[in-house]
Amino acid sequence: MAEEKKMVEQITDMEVDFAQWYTDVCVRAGLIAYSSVKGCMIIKPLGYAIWENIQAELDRRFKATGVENVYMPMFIPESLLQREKDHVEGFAPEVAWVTRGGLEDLQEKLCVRPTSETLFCDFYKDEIQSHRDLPKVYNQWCSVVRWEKTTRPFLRSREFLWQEGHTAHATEEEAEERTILMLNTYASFLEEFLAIPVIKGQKTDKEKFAGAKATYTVEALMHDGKALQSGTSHNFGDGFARAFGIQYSDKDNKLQYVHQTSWGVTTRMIGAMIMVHGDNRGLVIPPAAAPTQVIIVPIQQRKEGVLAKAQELAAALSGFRVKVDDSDKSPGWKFNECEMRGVPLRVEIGPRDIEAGTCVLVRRDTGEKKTVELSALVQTVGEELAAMQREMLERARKHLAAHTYEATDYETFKKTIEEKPGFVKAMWCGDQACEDRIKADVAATSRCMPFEQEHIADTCVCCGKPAKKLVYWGRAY
RNA sequence: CGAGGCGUGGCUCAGUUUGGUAGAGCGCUGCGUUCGGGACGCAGAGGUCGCAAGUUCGAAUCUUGUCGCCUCGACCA
Repeated sequence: MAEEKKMVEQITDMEVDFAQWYTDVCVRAGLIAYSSVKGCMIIKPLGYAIWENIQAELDRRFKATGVENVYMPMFIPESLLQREKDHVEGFAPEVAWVTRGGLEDLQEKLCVRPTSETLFCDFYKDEIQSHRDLPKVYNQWCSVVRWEKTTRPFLRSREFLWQEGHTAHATEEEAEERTILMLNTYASFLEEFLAIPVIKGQKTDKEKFAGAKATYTVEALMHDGKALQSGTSHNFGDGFARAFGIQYSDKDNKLQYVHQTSWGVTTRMIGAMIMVHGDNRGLVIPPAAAPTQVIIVPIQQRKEGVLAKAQELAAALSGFRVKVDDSDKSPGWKFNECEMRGVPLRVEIGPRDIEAGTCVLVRRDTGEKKTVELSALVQTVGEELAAMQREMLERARKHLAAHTYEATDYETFKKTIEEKPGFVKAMWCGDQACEDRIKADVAATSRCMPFEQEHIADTCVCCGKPAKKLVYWGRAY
């Protein structure tokens, strides 16, 4: 047991200090390094490879729904940002500005994009003339800057990577349809690829995006019971179109305003993946997202035939993302390292195995070790990866269910929020005053009004007035 | 922006109270022995002690200022 302890001493136990555990995993697993600018992290090869996998899969899913990629400039003139009132008020406090170019002060300062609605709108106003130009279903992969005061790797950095989709449609219905379609795309991606179950719903007016008519969200629950907004999809109605003058001639040659949407997910999803699946040995990456799915650790690798056998297994497993760790570290070191880095499956192959025609297969999520006939390895690896992907989602679903509570009176509500980390379902009257009071009392926010509505009481949990909606409440990152 | 903590080789820190010219462990480089849960030996490399002024014969240590980072709150993907 003393040895057991030594192996993981480099990361703090999550039960001791979850925030410190999270930071330790980010750094020790080699996902990121801190840079010399606060809140701007260096995404290292493992972290970036995960992002590339996320990006490739999402991009594929987007394109299947007709999305086209574009790239917009990273600078927004001040006058353009000012165009939509709610939008600029929402973002002004966290915008970074460029005021000099070379040796000269700029005539008009340029904002480093915190999001690109205004750029897309400015572009669309000229690009869209006729109903034949619609819909526009554009997306861009880029980084944005928001000058946050408190920063954390992946969860809240001053610069982060994301995709932002911006669409323009002829009708309100079509815009709403696209908004929901993208939210569903996020939800199924999170569940199927990252094994993260989510609650789909609508944000309250208080929590919705600056300038939006409606904001929809996917909310996930972290291992410590805190909520994380993991993706949002907004219906702008024609608000931006009116502010920017984006009009088209319909079939009757009448000028109409377009209806717009925007939707985005960020590198924050990597943070969610860490906090949903990680354990005290480090990162656990769902097989679908794992840059390396199988790592082969040769034992006594300098012995005749061992490395060759390891290479042979790697070749046989080439249908998966496989690597041989032939570094001159000790096996124990390699075991701990690949567990820290979250590699889903480990194959151990040494003289004893070669003699017996077997190898040892170890699953990262359960720690389960089994001896496998070499002839059955390829099939078993495929089965274990699939099982792991499935079971990780199941476990996360159970965790979500086990940490979702209900409350119908305010005392119980407050007590539950204070004492039981997780979501609390409770009825709400629709009045922002109750949201404000709840936030002041127990530091919880409305996470969303779920699409799957239930009626668990007639009155608002906070004020006792007639209830309009069931809301998921919780403390959030 | 409020509260707390911290700045000394790549990392974690000791040394600061009582000023005397910089240390440990890990990591790194080379060679050799090892290898089934973070191996070991030998030989090495690596530091303007965050920065700036001041006090002093002398400052990592005292004074003042300043910058940065971490954690927790208020605000946000």
